Amino acid sequence: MNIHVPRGTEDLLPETAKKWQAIEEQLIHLAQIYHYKEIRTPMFERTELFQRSVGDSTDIVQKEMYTFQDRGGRSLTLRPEGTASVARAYVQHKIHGSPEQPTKLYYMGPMFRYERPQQGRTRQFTQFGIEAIGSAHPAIDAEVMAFAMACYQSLGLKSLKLVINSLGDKESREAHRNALVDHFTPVKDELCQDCQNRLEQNPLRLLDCKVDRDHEAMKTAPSILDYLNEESSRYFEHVKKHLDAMGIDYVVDDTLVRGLDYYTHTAFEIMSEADGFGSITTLSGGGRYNGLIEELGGPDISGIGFALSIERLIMAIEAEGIELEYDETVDCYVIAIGEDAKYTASNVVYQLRKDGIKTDQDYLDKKMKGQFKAADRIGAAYVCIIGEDEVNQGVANVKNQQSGEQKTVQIKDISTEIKAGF
RNA sequence: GCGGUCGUGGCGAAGUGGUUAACGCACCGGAUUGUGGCUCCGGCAUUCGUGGGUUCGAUUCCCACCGAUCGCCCCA
Repeated sequence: MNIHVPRGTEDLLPETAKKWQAIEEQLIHLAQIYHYKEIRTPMFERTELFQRSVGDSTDIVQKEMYTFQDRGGRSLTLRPEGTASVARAYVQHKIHGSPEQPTKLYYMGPMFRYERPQQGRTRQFTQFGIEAIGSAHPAIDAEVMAFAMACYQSLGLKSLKLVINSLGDKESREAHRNALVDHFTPVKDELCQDCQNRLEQNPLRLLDCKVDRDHEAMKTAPSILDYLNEESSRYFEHVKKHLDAMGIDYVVDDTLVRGLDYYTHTAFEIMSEADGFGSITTLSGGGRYNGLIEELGGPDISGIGFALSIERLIMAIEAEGIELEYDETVDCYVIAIGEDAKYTASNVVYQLRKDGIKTDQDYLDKKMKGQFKAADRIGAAYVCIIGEDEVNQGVANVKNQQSGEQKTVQIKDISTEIKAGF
């Protein structure tokens, strides 16, 4: 039996990979414009890193992690998300001591979650994200959201929705949590099993429930926004004012609850409103994590970040019918007729490439017609024909495929002629 | 983890309990001995996801497994 890719993973064949290249290039370019620098961390970490940062009660930790023991008996986990690793690296290398603050980082790479695959959800997926660590200024919250939106807009996407919420600080969250428990406990028996568990473990997640969304208690549930203390409330207001100042549209959704425990204050998601999406419309998400660095043994330093899925970004691009531009043309295809010419062709191909000209030739012993077809297929701008006569005279026929014009030139001059163009 | 649908050449897609599994695209060869894109002619699945069962006989019926896909859950 043939071996296939593992469930939930995929090969990116050249036709698809070129899209990725174009997108990656654009995202990195954007990161430079916003002045974020790249960080690369390992693809697996000590398991407790995720338990402590992402949170034990989350779905990710409870049922989605790729955890294994290495030969030394250590428990390791393929990273399910990027923030924990970046925060760990920040603490480990004491980056808070760097004079350049806040620390603005971006990363890109595969993440792993053991889930049932469906459209827009695979077990290995790719995130591009940024983290701004060391500032608790609302302007940087707005910057991160502006950046997130720019990732899509710069690629031409339009059907986007930025949804924001505030989860408040620890005190506000605690107050809201108590209010939720008080609110839902009287009707506990009417809720779905998941929600009954959530009431115990993480009442905030009740608001996310799709099953009980029509329940009366859900509609009258206390909003986090009513429980923000003065400082949290003011912070949220300032974040919104910065967004307004940049002219960025957003909607406040007080039921937006993110799936990771470390979020405080600002939380946001970007959704696609394009047709052609299934049940999954979330393109990216992020938020502030003011206790995370300290939780991982660092100083009390706050941070904010976001991550997008490149797979979903591509879905959105396709849903909106956007054509990306690629440069995959070949400048010259060298055609050789006869065995002697083949040697000359090898030499010519090698020289052209040395001169920076994108060049290829036939390796299937095709006849001339077949070689011309191959040149057409790859869209070669020029074709260089070498036969017995040319070999004897030290020349080659260079032909412009578009115009049909053809010149006989000295072999050493081929590069110059092609670069000059005719 | 649960439920629905699906699985035929490189791709798309017919089809049937029985000696040679349509067709289209792509590809290869020729017509056209050193100049392509058009046209015409020809070639191209010891085999119908994998394994097992029913049967004289299965790609077609049954079961299991694998995979895909959509939805639930949840998220990027």
